[in-house]
Amino acid sequence: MNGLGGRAATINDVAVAAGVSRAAVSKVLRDAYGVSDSMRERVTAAMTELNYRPRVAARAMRGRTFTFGIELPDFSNQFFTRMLTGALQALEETRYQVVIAPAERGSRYGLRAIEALVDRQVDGVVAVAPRATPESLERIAAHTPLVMFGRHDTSDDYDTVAGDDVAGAVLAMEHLLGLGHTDIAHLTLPEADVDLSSPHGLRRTTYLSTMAERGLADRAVIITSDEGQDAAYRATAQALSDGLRSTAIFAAHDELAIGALRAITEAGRTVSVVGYDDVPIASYPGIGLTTVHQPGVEMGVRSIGLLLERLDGRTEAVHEVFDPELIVRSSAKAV
Amino acid sequence: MNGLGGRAATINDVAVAAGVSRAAVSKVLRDAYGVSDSMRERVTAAMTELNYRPRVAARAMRGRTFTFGIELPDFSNQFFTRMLTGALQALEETRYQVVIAPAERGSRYGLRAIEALVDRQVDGVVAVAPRATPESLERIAAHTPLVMFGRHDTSDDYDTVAGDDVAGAVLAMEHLLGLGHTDIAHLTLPEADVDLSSPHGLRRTTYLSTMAERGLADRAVIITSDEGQDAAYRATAQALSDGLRSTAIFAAHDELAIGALRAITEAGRTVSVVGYDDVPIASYPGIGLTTVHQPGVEMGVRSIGLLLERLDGRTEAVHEVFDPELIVRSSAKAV
DNA sequence: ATGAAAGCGCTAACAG
DNA sequence: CTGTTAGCGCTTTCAT
Repeated sequence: MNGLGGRAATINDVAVAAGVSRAAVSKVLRDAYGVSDSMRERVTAAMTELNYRPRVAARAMRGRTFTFGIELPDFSNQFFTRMLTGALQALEETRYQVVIAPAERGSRYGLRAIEALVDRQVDGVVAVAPRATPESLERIAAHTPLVMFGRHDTSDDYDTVAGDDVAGAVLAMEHLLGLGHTDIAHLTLPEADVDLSSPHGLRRTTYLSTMAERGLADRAVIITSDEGQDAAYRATAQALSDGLRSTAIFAAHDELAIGALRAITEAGRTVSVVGYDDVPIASYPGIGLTTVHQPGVEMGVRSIGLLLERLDGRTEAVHEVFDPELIVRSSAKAV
Repeated sequence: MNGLGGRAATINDVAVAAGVSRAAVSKVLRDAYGVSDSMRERVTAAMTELNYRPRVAARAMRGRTFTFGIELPDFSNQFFTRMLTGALQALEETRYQVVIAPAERGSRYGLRAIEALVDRQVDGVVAVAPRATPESLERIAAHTPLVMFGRHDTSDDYDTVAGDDVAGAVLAMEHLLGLGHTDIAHLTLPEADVDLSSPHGLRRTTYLSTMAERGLADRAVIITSDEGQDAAYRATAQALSDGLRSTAIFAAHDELAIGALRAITEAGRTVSVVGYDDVPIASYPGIGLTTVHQPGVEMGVRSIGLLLERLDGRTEAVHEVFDPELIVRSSAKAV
């Protein structure tokens, strides 16, 4: 195949084939200063000939890997997919590549996956891990630039990119209140009342305070569901059959909202629903979910931007907040 | 922090702190044969103390990285997400970790992303790349175990996991024919008539041959759409306004089917639709998509199984085919 | 402009 | 049971 006995070519093989030193090959590789055209030519030819590919691991031992890591908790949530689209887009013209690590479910809230990335010497990490402790994240940020997506804490060591969840929750609630609803329930995840500063925590708190402000505190009801459309369906169906009297539900995100809509439809009830995120399917006519849009793509672009700035020498932490926007569709109607 | 001047601890630091040799630490790390309890204890203590984490890159230079790579072309297609779920599940009890590489759009059909994974010394790769050439894949499989997901070629060098696309397309077509439809269109991607042995190619060919068998060859019409729900919506809306007379559409996958349904609804037409994959949203009542189910999770589990077998010494290629199943919902009705 | 050589952090014989 | 040592493939001074 290449006269190397089936083993992949190394920089040394290229050097020998081109009749130059390893250092010369390395320079061509990184197109560093000080290589003549003739040398570059011979080396490039040898590389093609031997089908040479530099090993990132070997390179990693000396310096940059030109790889960013992105940790994600949930691929079925299309909001994260949008963020990913933005991140990839921002990297298109750079020499950086991306690897994604999925958070193991039930593990320490994505921390293991972030560490897996760091162990692989990525040059920076964008992570979604609302439940990780600031300490554990700061330990990581001490060695590797870290952008936390969807966190509202303001560490000195890592940057954050988040939506304004208080403003978003207010948009959702005002819309329902404006429609005349007074019995509004909130459908959210179990973690929402543990991590008060997580997106879901803030949405929940804002829901409660808005209800209280309007003197509706005693009509507030929180429905708790596990992650996923199916779980939300079951939780809502259960609440409905348990005699839920709310005429509207503010769901903590669209997946949950869609599960709720399904339960409501099947129960033959009329309950207005507002979601959060504006995932693609929300606009489907058969669903028509009124929801709070978050600029996921832009947020992904900015996350990578923050990483690149860090690599460029910035040392002060930056905490970026993006504005949400209410998208009115058919799933929320006047009482 | 750890007395190392902010730099991360290495195996040497641990050795010094524990008063033993690097080799000893390495043995504890891999829990290899021949370490006394007292030594293990001291070393473990030093590791915790220094917050030591082995560098995968350094380890990669000698042997395994205990990392599998998964290359995916499209995160908005929930079928791939299901495959991913299966793959992660299969790895749960092993010491392997996973990194995912997204195919750059427009690039050489995912090949770049596969190579990025190989450059990072993963121990095996599962990839979705219907358009990559067998030669390019065999070049990779020569050095790294490779499982191609959704390919129907039978290379000697790489394994494959695929659904039986011919059987699936027959299921879809028989269903529509059984409902009395004779004017059936096929909505597919541009690549379907280039890569005849890709899933979409086979579905297309089977569509055409089934129409021909029934003497309906002159009623066959192929609607071409780019990837994604929106593109399918536009393509279908266009076809409809151009006077499409089909009473049914067999869509090459669910995303396309959902886009088509939307166009049909908005045009106020009655056209039956059958999709392919059975993504989660297909079962939503407002959509109720009749579709061909593929066992994505099991296929993901099997993909990883094949990789593990290879690492275990298997040298013969295996080509696994999974049976599809028709799921009848409301989107396809009798004429 | 080019090359020699040291070393990144780890593993795996091999000796003791 | 424990330590010494020789690399793995690459980058990076530092000479020439």
